[in-house]
Amino acid sequence: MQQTRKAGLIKPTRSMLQIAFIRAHREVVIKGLLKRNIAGAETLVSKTLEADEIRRTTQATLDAVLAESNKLSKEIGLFFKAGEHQKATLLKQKTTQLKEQSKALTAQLQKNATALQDLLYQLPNIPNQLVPSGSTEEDNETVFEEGAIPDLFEGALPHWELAKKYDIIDFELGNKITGAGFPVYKGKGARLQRALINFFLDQNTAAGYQEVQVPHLVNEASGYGTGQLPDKEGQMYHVTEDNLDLIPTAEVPVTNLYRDVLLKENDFPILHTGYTPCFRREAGSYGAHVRGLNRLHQFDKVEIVRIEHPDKSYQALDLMVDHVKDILRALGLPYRILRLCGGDLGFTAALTYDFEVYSTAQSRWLEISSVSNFETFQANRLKLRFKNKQGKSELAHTLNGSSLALPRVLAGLLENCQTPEGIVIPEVLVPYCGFDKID
RNA sequence: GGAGAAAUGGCAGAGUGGUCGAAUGCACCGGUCUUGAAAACCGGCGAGGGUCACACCUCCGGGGGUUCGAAUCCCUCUUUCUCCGCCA
Repeated sequence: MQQTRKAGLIKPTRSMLQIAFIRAHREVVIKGLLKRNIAGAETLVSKTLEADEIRRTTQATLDAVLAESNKLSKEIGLFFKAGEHQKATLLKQKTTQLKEQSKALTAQLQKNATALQDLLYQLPNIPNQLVPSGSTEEDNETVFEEGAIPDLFEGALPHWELAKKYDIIDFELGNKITGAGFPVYKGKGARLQRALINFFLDQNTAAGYQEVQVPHLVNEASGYGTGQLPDKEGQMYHVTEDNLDLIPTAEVPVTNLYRDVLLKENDFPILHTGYTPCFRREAGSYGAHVRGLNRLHQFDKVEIVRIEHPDKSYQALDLMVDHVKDILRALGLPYRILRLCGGDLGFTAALTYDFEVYSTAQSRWLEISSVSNFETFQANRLKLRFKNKQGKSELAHTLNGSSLALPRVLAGLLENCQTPEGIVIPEVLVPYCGFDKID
């Protein structure tokens, strides 16, 4: 079995998916898109480069007109000062013409630039070389596995049955007040939920992540900054009255803290953790696998976010993976780590490790964390840069990971820790819960 | 929600129609001095596009307008502050 360590040795690609990068590395981009099984990758890149060419040509033409116009304006000023009004008036007529030209060109440039931007927004991140090729989750690579899968007693139940049996989660009540996918946690269920949030936050803080509390609604600029827009348009709950979206993950508000920011090199690394509820419409995903806590419209998650120097981002990714491992170890849950293949990799990520906990009663793996390096993909949209040693501004790297997503951890806990006498709370959580058993 | 004020480089803060992409201070980078550091002094230092490199173009909260010419005048939007109202 391969170790996840390997990522730290990878050389990151700089300036990913800025137009200049595509111009200089056309083939790399096409190859990357193909790894994601994107149909018509070559055409898409060609079209983008074409749009770029057109934009630059228009820009150059406009610049020349403006330069001429600026020159004349200066001369007019001088003539006026010298009292030579006739000469000035003569030149004025000339500038009128130029003005019309520049107006038309500006409009054209605007169109060209928008066309280019629309194309650029369609391009996902280029996968890191470690990303295995493949199209479905079957092709994900298992890189690590740890923890014994417990032998459950005869009559062990899936978590939704346990939730009912001990009256700790009420799905019907949630249906009544909101709808499917909005459970109500009760009694020890609510307390356990709160205990987990605090435990995760404490673990993250101890590892150096500064805690932040952020808004749960974000504006459009933030959605574009981290790449949820336009890619995940229909997946977020949209508040039309104020043109805001409910966050699908804390990644959005926390990373956007650094939108339009110019850092200094010694500001790195920046580490944040935050707890938020997450809202996802999950349009189109129904069926047997969404039962109970497996897939919800609202769920709680504690997130970790890092802003890193490009040279350090893959070491940072390793650190995040190790950190999540530690937490799962402390909880005593059996888990495995997958390296996502090209087809399963998110739009914005260059490399992603998914953590899955084994749900014994359901006999299946549940995704509970996703840790990714976005390299410069988000930074490019966020305009998150730093001044490098040469005094030039350069895009930073952003990373994030769940540490951890609550519902499936809870599902795993309930199922794996059940005994005929009740659910035994992992030792590390007892101080947070104030009880050691749910019965 | 009503009234008023404001928005300028990493930060602070000048600048009210032409030589302003923008004084000054701080921060930052380089140098002199010093055993080293601090202080002092000298020099450099906004961002983006474009170019082999220059040239050149754009940007003073966003958008639009007036003008030959706008950081500066007008309209509009957003945000912030102060006062009033409402309120967890």
